[in-house]
Amino acid sequence: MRVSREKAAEHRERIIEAAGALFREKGFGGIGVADIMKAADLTHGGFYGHFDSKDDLVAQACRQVMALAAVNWEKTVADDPDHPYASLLSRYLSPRHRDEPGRGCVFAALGADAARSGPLVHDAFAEGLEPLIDLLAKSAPGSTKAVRRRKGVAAMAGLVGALLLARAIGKRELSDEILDATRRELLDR
Amino acid sequence: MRVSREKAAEHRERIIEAAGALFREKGFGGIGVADIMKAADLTHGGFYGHFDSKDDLVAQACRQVMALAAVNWEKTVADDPDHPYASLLSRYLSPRHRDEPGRGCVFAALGADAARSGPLVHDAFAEGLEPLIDLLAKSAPGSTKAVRRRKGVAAMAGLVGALLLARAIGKRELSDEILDATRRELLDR
DNA sequence: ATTATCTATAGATCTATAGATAATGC
DNA sequence: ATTATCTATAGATCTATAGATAATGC
Repeated sequence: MRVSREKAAEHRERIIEAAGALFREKGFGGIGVADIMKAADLTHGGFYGHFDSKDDLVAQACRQVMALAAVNWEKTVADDPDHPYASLLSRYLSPRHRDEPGRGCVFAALGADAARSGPLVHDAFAEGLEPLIDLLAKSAPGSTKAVRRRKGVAAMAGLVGALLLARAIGKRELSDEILDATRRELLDR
Repeated sequence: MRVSREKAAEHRERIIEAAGALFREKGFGGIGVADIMKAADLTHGGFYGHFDSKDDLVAQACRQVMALAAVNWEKTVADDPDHPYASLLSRYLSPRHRDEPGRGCVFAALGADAARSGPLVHDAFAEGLEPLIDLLAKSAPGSTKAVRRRKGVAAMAGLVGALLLARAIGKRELSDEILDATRRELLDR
């Protein structure tokens, strides 16, 4: 039953990967350790060889998802050097992003769960948020750095709020309107 | 042990009241029926005489909280007829609102939980969201109705996202900055 | 010999229900 | 007689651990 150290490390990654998606889909409390392990093709009991507790996994899975988000946002900026801000907004506020929470923004999916968590998760979210705001601020229009910073922070809030609301009300006309109106308002500034 | 019909109706209100606060503080799954009943000074078993299920209470408690929110927003507008938009933004984006989720906006506190719920909750959230957007749209600056509508929708997203992020990262400088930057950006448009 | 994983389970908690109790309201 | 509430509990689920198993790595 024992596997090599290399395989064990790979298993650990698989657990974090599965947790990253399942937490975003169902919330921290909406999915159990047993189901996460099943999604990673392992048995329940093996979990505690990899992590101290479920909370330990929560923090690590969130950190991993946020690090990947920063890389993807940077790619989006690099792929469209003439309109990086518009690209970031359009990508984030797409119906596809709304409809795939398990692969999407961790702040919209788990921000409220994080608010109810301890300082370990607060720290992870704060450290994961900064680079995204920085990228928005760098690509936002504005004459001074302070103005761009303010626009970047407010844009991040607008993005997360629009996605959250669009998801909370289910599939209906207003959901698309929220995405479109927010994108246009953030661009038109 | 039995009480009058009047008292029973009052008990029902007390349950909804307690649930409205506890759900916002701890999430739909973070608080149990027994604890809600204890907060309402009743015993666990009596719950199912008042509600079909926990989900039934979830939908009803959210509807009640949202109806009260619409009334409060209207009061805010009526209390400051010269700057209703600024008043709505300042009130929502205050540190006090951030620090009291159990008495605050249900969309920021439970939007993600709602997204993971069924159509009953989706409908409640959609119906509760419309009047708030309408109030923002009515008080937002803008030359045409369509522009004000767009501003109202985007402002709602900005408000909810800012509060969510400010809470998710815990007490730190960035939390206040998110509230301030979002307020200033929404006003300066 | 060490250790990654598995099986099995303890202990806590949660929703929902069954049956008893006692005050209301016809 | 009806019914709002209470006590008690069934049945499911969840986190975490104990002990067994078997392959790795010294």
